[in-house]
Amino acid sequence: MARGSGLSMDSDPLGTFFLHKLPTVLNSFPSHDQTIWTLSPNNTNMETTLITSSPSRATTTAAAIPFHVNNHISPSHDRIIATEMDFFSDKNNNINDDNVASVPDHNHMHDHSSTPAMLEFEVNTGLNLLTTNTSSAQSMVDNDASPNSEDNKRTKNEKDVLKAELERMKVENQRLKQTFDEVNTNYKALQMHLVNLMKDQNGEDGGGKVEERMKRKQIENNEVLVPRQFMDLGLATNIAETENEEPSSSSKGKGQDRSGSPGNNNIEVASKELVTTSKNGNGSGSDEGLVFDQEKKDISNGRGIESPPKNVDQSAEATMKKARVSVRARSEAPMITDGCQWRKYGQKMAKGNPCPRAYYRCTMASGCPVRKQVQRCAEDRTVLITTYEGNHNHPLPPAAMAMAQTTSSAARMLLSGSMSSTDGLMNANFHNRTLLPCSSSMASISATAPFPTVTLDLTNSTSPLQFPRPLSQFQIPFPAQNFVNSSASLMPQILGQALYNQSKFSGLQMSQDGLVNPSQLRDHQAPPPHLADTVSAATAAIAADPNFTAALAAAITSIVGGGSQLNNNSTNNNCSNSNGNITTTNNNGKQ
DNA sequence: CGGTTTTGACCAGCGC
DNA sequence: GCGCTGGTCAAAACCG
Repeated sequence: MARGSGLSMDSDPLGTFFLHKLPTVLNSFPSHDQTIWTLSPNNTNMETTLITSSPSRATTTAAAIPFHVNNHISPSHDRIIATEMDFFSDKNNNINDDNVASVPDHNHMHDHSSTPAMLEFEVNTGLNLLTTNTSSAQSMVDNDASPNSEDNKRTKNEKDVLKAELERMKVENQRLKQTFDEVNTNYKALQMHLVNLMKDQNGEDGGGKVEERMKRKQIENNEVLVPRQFMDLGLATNIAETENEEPSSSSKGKGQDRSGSPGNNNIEVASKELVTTSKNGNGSGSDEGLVFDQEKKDISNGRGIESPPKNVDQSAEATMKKARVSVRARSEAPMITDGCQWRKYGQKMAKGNPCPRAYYRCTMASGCPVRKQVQRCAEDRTVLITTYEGNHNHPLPPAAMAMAQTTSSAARMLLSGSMSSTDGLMNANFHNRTLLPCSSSMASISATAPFPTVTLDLTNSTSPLQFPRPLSQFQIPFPAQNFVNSSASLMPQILGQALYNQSKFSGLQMSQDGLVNPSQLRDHQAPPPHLADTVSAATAAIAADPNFTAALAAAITSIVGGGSQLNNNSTNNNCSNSNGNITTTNNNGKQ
């Protein structure tokens, strides 16, 4: 990927990052072999200074980019997709001083400025670059221009040159974007191929797995062009909608919503796991037509609209599990702030834990099925374990969106693992705890009965002990330490993305019979092959360092989304749009 | 006064 | 069938 982009990135032991723009991309500056952008800390404003320099021109400039990079990137990440980002525009902005004036081939550059209508100086870099030097240079130009018309003319020429350059960079951007798309598609295909190979290797031919084959075929036909994780980012709710539109939903649909809210799709619905094979049919014996557990209760309590009786086929679904997403975070507060409003409806002493477990229900909308349990960890009371269940059936504020996306992504990850096991089943014997690659300490799948659960462990994955860095600089508050703050919203965002990316690998871990091959488990403790050279490298970085995540995610999405919106002035905590863009803020604040 | 929390009671699932 | 446990209900208490 980096090779294709013409850019690479590495760092020195001091933590300074170098973005190398390779000569292939530099054809617009034939006289320059290589331009190096140096990212170095700027102590004053918690931002990173971007300095461009090239051997043959003395141009250096600074741009404030919220781009934290530390020097603890693993060796496999030393060449990262340093996307075209918007350094080009920055570079353009910085072609000033005396350099441009000394560029001899003005006329040559002029040729490319023949389409002024297409040229715009106001390029949304998305990086909010501070072109301080530019402005100062501009003032210099202004000063010089007044007395001397020749200078004025030269300035105009410079402008033209810059315009031409900018246009060229745009084209280059497009090309890189295309390259990225291609690589991404190939990556997906390869990944799917790997999955299939491993399945075959395990003797799980699964002749009847039409869905799997169709997926495979889709990939082979390049029908899956858009990375799913990017598509998913816009979804805060309704996991079931896309993944588990069950054919029988129509029969159930009339009473689809016991709470009376349309469009209510719950994770538990999405994640239903049949256990009829282990139980040999509906042990609960209900030809009478079964309803979900919750529905039973609700109906019996007169809280809901009674569902029509389920048919016999659905009786097989009588016993099911609910997907849950558990978040472990250090917090002194009794509850993490996730942007939602909750009402406590119960408290219990749970076995094996001296700390009581509290039960909360979402009250942002009447009938919202989302519930959560909050309990302190018995071993470490500073760790707060929050377990989410269900999916919101109402609009969410941005802060809540972040967590919702996290849980959705995590649940989806879980489901993607269980998807392939809908016939073989991830049955009740599935007691394996599956560690995800790239973030072995961050997320795990635990499908112990009765509920399959994804656990996001924020307590140590990015511990400063693991990733020591100068604390004085660029520290985006990290929820593992400050989860009670609104800044915690950053992490769900990232987790959601990272987790979903990882879900591809979780598919490997859950074989179609629902059992985990120990060798697979072993294998997945280590990064998968080719990881460093693919988009997964970015994923790994995402999982490894949230600060770097913000910048890198912006870089990636600047390609995919066609223009990142990384905006360090934004007051929103973190939102991702449907393009998968991640906006980050220098969260100081509250919500 | 309306919304939230507390807390004892109730219910269902599960293992023995 | 019984006991254990997790999850929920709902009346009372509390709070702003």
